[in-house]
Amino acid sequence: MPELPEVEVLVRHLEPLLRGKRITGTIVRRPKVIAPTSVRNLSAKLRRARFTGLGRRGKYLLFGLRSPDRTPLTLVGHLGMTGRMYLAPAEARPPKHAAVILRLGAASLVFEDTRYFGRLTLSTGCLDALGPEPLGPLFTVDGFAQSLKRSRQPVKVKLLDQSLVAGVGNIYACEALFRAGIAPSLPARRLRREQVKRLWAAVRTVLREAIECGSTVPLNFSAGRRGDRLFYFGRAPEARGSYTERLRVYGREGEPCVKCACPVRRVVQAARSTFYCPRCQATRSSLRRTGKAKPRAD
DNA sequence: CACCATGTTCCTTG
DNA sequence: CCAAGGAACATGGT
Repeated sequence: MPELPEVEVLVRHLEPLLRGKRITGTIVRRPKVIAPTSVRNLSAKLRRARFTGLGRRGKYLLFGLRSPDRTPLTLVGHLGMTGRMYLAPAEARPPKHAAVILRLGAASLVFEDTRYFGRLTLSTGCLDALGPEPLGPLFTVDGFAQSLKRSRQPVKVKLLDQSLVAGVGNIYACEALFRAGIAPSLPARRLRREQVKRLWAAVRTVLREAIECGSTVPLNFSAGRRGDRLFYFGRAPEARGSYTERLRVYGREGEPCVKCACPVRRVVQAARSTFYCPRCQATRSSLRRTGKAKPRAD
């Protein structure tokens, strides 16, 4: 469930549930996900600590805590590809892929992660290399332009670089480029100023809309398997305005583009699928090749 | 068996 | 130093 909007919605969901709660025990079932923190150190530091607040940085969850001696500490979470976090009754049987469980008296905070790519650790070093928050004041058109100018990499690949801007993943990178009408293969340094500005705005709009959607649709944060299409921002196929329906290009290979009806293409860049409309997101050279007029981006 | 998957990091090769 | 590609991590869905 892991790009910025999903994490943001999860943080907002968990914040009022956790604030003020005291950790009464820590159960680590997969030591890998707390690395480089040791099981012993995690248990010791978290013992009887209280949650003071929650935050987010890129795709990372930040759990603010205060230990009994009033020392503040931050627990950092990352959902990887398949991570979930939710509250469950303390007596509930842990799910098959429970990685870490924090006991909170009558409830437990469960960190479940099928593929175990996620993290829940006291080590905050992973935050150091992150670029600006796309929805914060430090993400500026000028700064964005400068970062892009220094790279020959395809712009789609650059958008996934968390040091350029934090929190954009594969889905929203595709969506932002589509919205801005920019070819994903275009080398980052080749974007014209006007395109940089459109992309900057598109990144923000796409993320804001997704957060809005995730905050509006009823979500089930705990259900995992079949029957739970709601977890991932409401995938109920029949639900209007649902998550997948809102995505304009991602996962739509072969389907008609929502703007021009031209079939959406899938290509692989940096080992990830990129979806785009070859007409709405044409490069200048492809326009020359096909002799088509450049369609207007919105 | 094949392929695909919302992420990050490391390694090799050029 | 940089870019690109691949693999690894580990599991499940189709």
